[in-house]
Amino acid sequence: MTDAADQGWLRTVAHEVRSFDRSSTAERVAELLRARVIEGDLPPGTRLSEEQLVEVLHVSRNTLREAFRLLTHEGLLVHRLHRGVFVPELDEDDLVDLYRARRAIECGVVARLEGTDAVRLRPLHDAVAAAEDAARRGDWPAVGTANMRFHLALVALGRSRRLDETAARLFAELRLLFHTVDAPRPLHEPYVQRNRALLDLLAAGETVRAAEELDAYLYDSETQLRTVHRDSPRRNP
Amino acid sequence: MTDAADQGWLRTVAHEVRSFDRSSTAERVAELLRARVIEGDLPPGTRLSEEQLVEVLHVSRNTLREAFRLLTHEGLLVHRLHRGVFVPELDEDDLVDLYRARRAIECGVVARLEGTDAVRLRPLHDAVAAAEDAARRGDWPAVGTANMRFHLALVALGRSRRLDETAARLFAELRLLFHTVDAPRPLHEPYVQRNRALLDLLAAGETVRAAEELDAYLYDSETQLRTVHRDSPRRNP
DNA sequence: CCTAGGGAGTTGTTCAACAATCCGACAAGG
DNA sequence: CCTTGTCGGATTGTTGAACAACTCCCTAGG
Repeated sequence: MTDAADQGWLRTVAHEVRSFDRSSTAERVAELLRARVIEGDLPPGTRLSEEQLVEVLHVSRNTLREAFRLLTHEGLLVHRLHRGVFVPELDEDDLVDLYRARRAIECGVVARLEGTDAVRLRPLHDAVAAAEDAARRGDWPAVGTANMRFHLALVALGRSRRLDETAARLFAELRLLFHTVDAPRPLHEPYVQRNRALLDLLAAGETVRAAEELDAYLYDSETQLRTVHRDSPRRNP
Repeated sequence: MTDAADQGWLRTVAHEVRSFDRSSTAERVAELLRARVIEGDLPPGTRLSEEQLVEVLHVSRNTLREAFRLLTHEGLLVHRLHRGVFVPELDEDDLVDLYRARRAIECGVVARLEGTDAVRLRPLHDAVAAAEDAARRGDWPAVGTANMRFHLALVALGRSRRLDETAARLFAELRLLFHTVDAPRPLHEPYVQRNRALLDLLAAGETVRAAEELDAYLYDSETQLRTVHRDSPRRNP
């Protein structure tokens, strides 16, 4: 039985190998740019010059454009014909659209959840703990990141890879909106407690009440973000 | 100078002809391939050779690859590094994944629906009517298409562009699964009535009951598809 | 002040060549 | 017979260059 001809083993290795070589140049460039956009280094409305980036990144124009396309499909860049690619400027309509989508998905997952054992709730627990820790340190951007991780973990309870990917895309876009406001604290602080409360409800198996609380949660969050975003001073007026 | 031996001339005309409609070349190529994949002309596992398609379609490799990328994003093709693009072969895990995703989204939308006026239900009505019509004609593939349109319209009630796109992608993948079975009738016929019933519930404003019915609906559909798919003879064993 | 047009600069598209990688075949060894 | 190693053909990944097409700004003329 030293012959390791078991079943699940190969699967794991195969997956590891596959994700290891998954690094075409275009994808690596895309990852670089994605981080810059998500971190907010590039303010919305910025044009990404092909010429400039080709010079800096040492890749060909075709490859760079391939990376652009990848990010465009993810909604992290917008493509305007003959004008180039830009960091999108999301408006209130986009905000509403995004919240409708996440409300349907998140509430949909939570509402018909069967079985909330401690193991599967573990990622949620970690995310809440990270948020609380960051809040104590006063690192509000980190709180925002941890809160997003919480909601990603929430969607992950639905155990669908495709749903996870969709949620990741939505949250990436949402992050663009967060960057347009100057004061991150009131945007993230109140939701740390609420995430904790949500987690407690789930741990108690009260999925219906959790879904209701989540619904109210998202409503409050959306409303707040709308007012803040409306009043926020545009960086490039 | 009447002798048109110039170079750029033909090029220009060709370009004009190609871009007569406002879509880019890549999008038109993508549409061509999409139809082939959706219609099931290309069985799962087929590799789409760049060389071959460049020859046939008279487009550059870059353009073709852009089309590939569009379809990959839609889930209609899979891209394997250094191996090319393939029509995906979905297995039972994918089926489960897809149904988990659509269950969360569709039920999520229906459950927290506010206001079901007749105008917004119109697309649902049309889809059901089309399905019933196709059923009368015995055109079962058309019934399947109409049923999908119904569910897309259902998601559209959530009034989120991003949610619509996600649903479209999921249903496109689902269609690939339908093609692996030989007898389309029992797969689509029972659901025409159930869609009608679902629509009636929505028209009556009974969103909660509609969500429950939809949940059961999807459970039955998934179960049936799983057994059928398990028993279906592989085309390329 | 307003409009037409011209030019500079940028993106859109294609092509050909080279590098990196995969696949099947075939041979050597247990 | 089965496994392992290696080779060569075929395919994809990436690059750089070339030219077409478009946008934007600036200027001349009204």
